[in-house]
Amino acid sequence: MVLERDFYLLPAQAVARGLLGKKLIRQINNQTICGYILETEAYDGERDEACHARNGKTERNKVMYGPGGYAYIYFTYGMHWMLNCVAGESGYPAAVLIRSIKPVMGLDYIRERRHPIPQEHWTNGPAKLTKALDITGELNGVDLCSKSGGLFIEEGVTITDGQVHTTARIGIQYAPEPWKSKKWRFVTEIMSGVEG
DNA sequence: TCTTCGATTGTCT
DNA sequence: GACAATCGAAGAA
Repeated sequence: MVLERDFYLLPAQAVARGLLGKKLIRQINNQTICGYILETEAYDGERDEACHARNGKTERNKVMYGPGGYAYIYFTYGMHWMLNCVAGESGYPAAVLIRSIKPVMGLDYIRERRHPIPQEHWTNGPAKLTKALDITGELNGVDLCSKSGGLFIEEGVTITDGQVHTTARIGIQYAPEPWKSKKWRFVTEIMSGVEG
């Protein structure tokens, strides 16, 4: 079942927690690639000094200002694409960065794109998973609640609170406190025991 | 195993 | 003109 819009209209932290264990699905060229979401980060509003919306609305971040459930995909470090899903109501800029997934379908497709890198390193980073699933700026703004965009999220496995670990966000050393230390990174350790 | 550092370009000041 | 929500190779230990 594809996750419905309501799921994404909650605050970014709730969406980030809720996405753990859900299935990220990419359909391209009649192939389906999918994996369980293992790691996310919440970016919450213009007041969050680590959020791209901290300086207001721009051409780059405008998708974040729309309603939740759409893909916000941006380019950084001159070579990497990042996948986020927009959270919250329309008008409030918030998003959840997908940092890591466990691939369970379309392994041949990923292997082709990521060789000779070992399997455990295929999708364990935000730029790695976009490369593995062929996610680029062309998908910026697609509706994650619709299968027609080629990128969407479905119900997956249940993750209990005991399986969730929270830490400070990664790669935002430029941000001042308290934002730098907010524990808005959500990680789960279900690498084994999950079958597609 | 750990740390350092180069790659490479869109976006904003 | 500065720098970024990163990766992975190379070198040190």
